[in-house]
Amino acid sequence: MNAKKTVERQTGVALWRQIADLIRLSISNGDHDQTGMVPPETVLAAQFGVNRHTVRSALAALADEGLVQAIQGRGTMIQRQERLSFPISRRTRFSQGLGDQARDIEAKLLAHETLPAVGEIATGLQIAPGTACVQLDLVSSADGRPLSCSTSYFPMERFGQMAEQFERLGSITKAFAAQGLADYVRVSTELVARHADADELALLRLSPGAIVIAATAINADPDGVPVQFSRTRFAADRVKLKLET
Amino acid sequence: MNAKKTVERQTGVALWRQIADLIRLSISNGDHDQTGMVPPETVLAAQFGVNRHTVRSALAALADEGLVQAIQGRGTMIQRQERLSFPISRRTRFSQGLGDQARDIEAKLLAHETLPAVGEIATGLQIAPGTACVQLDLVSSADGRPLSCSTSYFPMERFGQMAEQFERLGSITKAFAAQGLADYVRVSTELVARHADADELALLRLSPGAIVIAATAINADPDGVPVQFSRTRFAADRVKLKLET
DNA sequence: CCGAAATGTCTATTACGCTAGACAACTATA
DNA sequence: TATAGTTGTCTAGCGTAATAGACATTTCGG
Repeated sequence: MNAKKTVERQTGVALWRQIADLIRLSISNGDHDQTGMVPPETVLAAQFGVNRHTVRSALAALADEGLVQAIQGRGTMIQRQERLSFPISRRTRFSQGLGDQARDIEAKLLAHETLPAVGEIATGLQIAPGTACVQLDLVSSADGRPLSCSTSYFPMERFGQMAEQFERLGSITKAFAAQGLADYVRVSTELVARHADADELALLRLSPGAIVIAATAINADPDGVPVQFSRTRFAADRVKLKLET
Repeated sequence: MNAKKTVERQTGVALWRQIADLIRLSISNGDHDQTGMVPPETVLAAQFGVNRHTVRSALAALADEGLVQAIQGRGTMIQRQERLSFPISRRTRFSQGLGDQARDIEAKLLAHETLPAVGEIATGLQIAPGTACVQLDLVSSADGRPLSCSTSYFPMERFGQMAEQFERLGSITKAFAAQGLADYVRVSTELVARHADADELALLRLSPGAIVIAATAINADPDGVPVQFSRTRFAADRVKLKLET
């Protein structure tokens, strides 16, 4: 928890953005929970060794995100502080895991399509390249804030109604059940962290330069036959992944 | 694999850095494996919708990292492409998991200290706050490239010789064994992705703006008694975490 | 009610990021 | 050997980031 507060110049990342990222981090670390306020601009400027105007740019960006609110004469108050804990285990299910951490959790279907499986997707689903599969693009939100976006592939033959059932039931688990699959397990998950691309910035409503955790996962039925290949991108500053063993 | 190649302006992140990040990503995705070369500067400039000079800045940064090398008249060659797969499971061990992915894997002891456990550390190790514990700071490298840095805490009473044994044996697992603990398991892991701080930039030899995956983990003996609380920060562009269930 | 402390706003200056265009130097191929 | 394709280098100009300083405005405590 002793993240050193230093910024570096001439790195292609503007000082105000580095500072905004550090302040966002310290807020989510709970460093200012006692006061509920960010330190004064002059103090921050001294801490980071920059001009007060530069700190103001950083705070303006955070205010733009709705994370803080400045009040003249008083200071800069913290508006919101959250990082949902998202469990990943052999029995990972999206909505269930988040449980009571948020009041309103929803998954929205953005698009769906039928297409031939190629490359990694065919390999992951253990089907011949060219076999038809259904692609679903989803965005998941908690209390109105986007948490993750995902692209999933299902074998067409078994789960041709995936899009329709999801639209009707609002959950992958339920859509599987409606098509005769009562249970499934996570067999593989790979995680990579990187900067969000333009698509993800828009879908997850992130500020540019933000980080996503990309999870490539395979789910299989109880017999071990793959039923779903998915790539999920989490907004890194909104989630904490909890691995269960 | 269809990461859209678009960059955004006025975000506090210079275009050349955004482009460098995207090119680094496409290299690690294996997009240029056929040719072993990055597309020509003029092509990249057109793709990203920027001036050729801006692309040159991005390539210069990647050349600085040793990732690519430009040769006048020929093009820009890819020098190195790696993202080690690091398995995380109930039986996670550092050196073992990486196996034959790299020739030379080493963990170096930076510092050690005895101090009273507080807060999260005491909770994680299930010991009374104030109880003495040993802190070890390590950096792990594969083939000379830093992969991760970590800070671990061990209960002083059982593992007072941790630093000495690690120094002698070069491995946590062996140091445990030397102190009478033949086996241990991972009981909890939490992952968070964020920008690297100044310390991490230096230790992992990252370029500013780089991403780290921070893993907070607890290992326990076969009876379930916690033996190690650790925070490991991985250089995000050098590893892929593979969760085993 | 005054003054300290905090944010808000303005001007001016310097450094860097980005664009634009032109041409040199080098490599590979026909 | 000529030529197309690629990287290397230079100049010029413009907009933004960052610095510096001054002062206005608001809040809160003594």
